[in-house]
Amino acid sequence: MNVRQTYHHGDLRTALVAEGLLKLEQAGEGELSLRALAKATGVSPNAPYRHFADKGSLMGALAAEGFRRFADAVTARAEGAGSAGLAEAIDALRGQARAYLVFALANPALYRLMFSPYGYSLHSESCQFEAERAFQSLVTGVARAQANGWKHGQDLAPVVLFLWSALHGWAGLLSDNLLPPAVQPPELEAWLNVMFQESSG
Amino acid sequence: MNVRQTYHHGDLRTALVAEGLLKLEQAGEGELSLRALAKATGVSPNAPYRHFADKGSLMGALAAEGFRRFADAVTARAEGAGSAGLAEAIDALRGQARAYLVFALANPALYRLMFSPYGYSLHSESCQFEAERAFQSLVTGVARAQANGWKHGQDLAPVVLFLWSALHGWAGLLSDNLLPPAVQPPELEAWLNVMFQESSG
DNA sequence: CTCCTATGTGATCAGTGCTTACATTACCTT
DNA sequence: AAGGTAATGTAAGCACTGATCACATAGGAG
Repeated sequence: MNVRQTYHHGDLRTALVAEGLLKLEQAGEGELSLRALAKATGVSPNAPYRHFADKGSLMGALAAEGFRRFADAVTARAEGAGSAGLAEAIDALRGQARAYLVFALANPALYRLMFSPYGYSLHSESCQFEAERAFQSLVTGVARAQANGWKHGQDLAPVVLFLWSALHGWAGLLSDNLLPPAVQPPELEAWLNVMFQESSG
Repeated sequence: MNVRQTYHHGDLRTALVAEGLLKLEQAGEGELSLRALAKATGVSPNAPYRHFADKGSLMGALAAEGFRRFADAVTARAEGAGSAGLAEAIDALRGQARAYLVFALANPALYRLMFSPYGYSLHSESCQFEAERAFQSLVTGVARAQANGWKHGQDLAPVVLFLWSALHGWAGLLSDNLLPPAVQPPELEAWLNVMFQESSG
């Protein structure tokens, strides 16, 4: 919203992305408009078109930045783990799952943008790359846990995708406020227990 | 798109909902427009406003119909099951899960509409009622399985919500085409196995 | 038959993404 | 340093959207 003296902005592209990430989470939720974004960066309604082919392309850039942070968050948790044993492997995996959900719930609008027809599928191979990175991190985590006996005897792929489904679903249900009003959402750890705790307790 | 002779339509409200459900799945995906819907039912651009307060209200009606069918599908599977034993209880629950996913993948756009800020949270307590019905059906299914030893020793609520998360997440990942291109989605039954098959195989 | 009200129409508004034509200026070559 | 060119910004305007207003029609209660 800052007024600018020079005719040229200087670094409009980054300004748009920054402002976009900001506006995304605060306020609206209700669709981020290109014009509003332009006005917020103090520039004419269609200046953005000099830096992005269309709105989807801008959204793709936002999503790409989201995926970058997301992949960082999920991957960071996986680093430390050696291949010590079942408990350690599951702890590491559980840490990744926790990081996933914490990220999603801390940035609900961004997360929604990332996992929408925008961002991922269509535009920006940067999205694809970072998403792949996060995904592979999960794969390694699951593989290690499985090598230590967890969910033994099942194919790797279904287990990974099941875990991912659960995370993605829970993130969506919570951040989109989809639970029936009467239902009290369980604690994160209680929810994780269902995934990682062996059946009889 | 049928041309109408009479000034009054007759039953515009139902026609709009019917046409809406149709148009939702076919073609676009890209946001169903009120005006297009009006034109499709052969009526002036804002005739719909005589029957719905705003667009969200119409979407809410579509979602409500969706939830009705959805709840039917999920509930139907639960009926037959007596309280015979673990295997039967899990089979029944697994049937419900299967019905959930089959519905979601058969009506991706409708499912997306149902679980979006439209429909559920905001408008139409009919949505809430039907959603609650489906949810309760899951609760009973899980409770029965748990009474027979499945996921024994864990609180009911987290288990139900975990199951729901997994279903919701998988439905979303598949119907929104969110899997990395390289990843081959597993068969439905293989995916279900991760949820319902005890660990060592 | 008469009127009232439910329903449908037409005109218009503000807001959106996007395109085409034009203005300004940063920078690279000479 | 001068000049030309491409990058960047502006202005006007298109087609579309949801929404509101005043008005037209007609179906049914009295």
